[in-house]
Amino acid sequence: MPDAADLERLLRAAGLRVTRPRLAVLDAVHAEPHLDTEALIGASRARLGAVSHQAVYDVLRVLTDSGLVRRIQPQGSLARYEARVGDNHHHLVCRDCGAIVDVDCAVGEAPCLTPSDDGGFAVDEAEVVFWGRCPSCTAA
Amino acid sequence: MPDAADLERLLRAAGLRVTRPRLAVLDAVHAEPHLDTEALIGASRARLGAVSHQAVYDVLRVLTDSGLVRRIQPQGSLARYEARVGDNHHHLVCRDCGAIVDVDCAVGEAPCLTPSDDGGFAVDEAEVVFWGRCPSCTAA
DNA sequence: CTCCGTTTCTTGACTTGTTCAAGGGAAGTT
DNA sequence: AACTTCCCTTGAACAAGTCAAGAAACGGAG
Repeated sequence: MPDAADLERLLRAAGLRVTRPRLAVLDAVHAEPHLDTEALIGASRARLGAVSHQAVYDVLRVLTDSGLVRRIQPQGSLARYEARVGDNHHHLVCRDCGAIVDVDCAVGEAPCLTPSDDGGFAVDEAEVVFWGRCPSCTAA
Repeated sequence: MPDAADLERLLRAAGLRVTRPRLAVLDAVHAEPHLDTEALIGASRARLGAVSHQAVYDVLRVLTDSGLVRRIQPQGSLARYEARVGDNHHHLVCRDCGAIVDVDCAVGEAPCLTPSDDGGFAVDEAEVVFWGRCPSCTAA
């Protein structure tokens, strides 16, 4: 769990200005992965007192573009964000409750998998989503 | 390429009523894979003369639920539909132009891949999206 | 073949997540 | 400390998809 100084360093290293909304959003994404935008707006407000939703949207875009956070969006789910970035891990998604859990990639580096026939594409990433039912939904 | 009678058979086999909108949408999905909803509305109207967008949305939901078509939705793309179903193939997606191409699954049956640690999930499918650049975007 | 009940389609309004735009305010540079 | 640039606020707009009520069509029964 990085502290405020770490987060500030991350932003500067990415060539971004350090602002309170950016620190708050980045902190929230580190604190709890796989939150959707609305939850992140809430989490940012808990940290700052007030932020516009537009600011959070802007910050998330900037952070995503500069590679500080990763956006994921399984089918049927809203956009979600996580701070684990650059390790090409994958996700388990529950068909019932939508819960998302990280899975380490067996290989580690992207693309961890190569298509049987790449159709001439220059492939740089293999995104894998494992669909199933989480333990508590299986029980119910 | 199935003809009208084949499509009708598919619908009946799935326990669905045979209606003109359903035949038109199903035909369009077979004719050209990976179309989005708006394109399918257009393709259906080309076949029927007139259909409401709502009817197409309803038909797509019913066809998807009954397994006659598969819905895919890579990040940054609208919902798209394809008739290749039940063979657990995967997709190549171009980061620039959004082109989608099928890739056969090396294994064939779902889930073709199993997570390193399933976290207690009952996994039934591994969805794989290969991201990269298509030949013409690579050239440009 | 016709009638009837149920499903499906039409019409039109609405929701939701996200984006656009204009102006005031803060970050960081000199 | 002043200035320039970028960021945040406010409020409106947008687009894909959904909801709801009534009309039409499917297909089973007589």
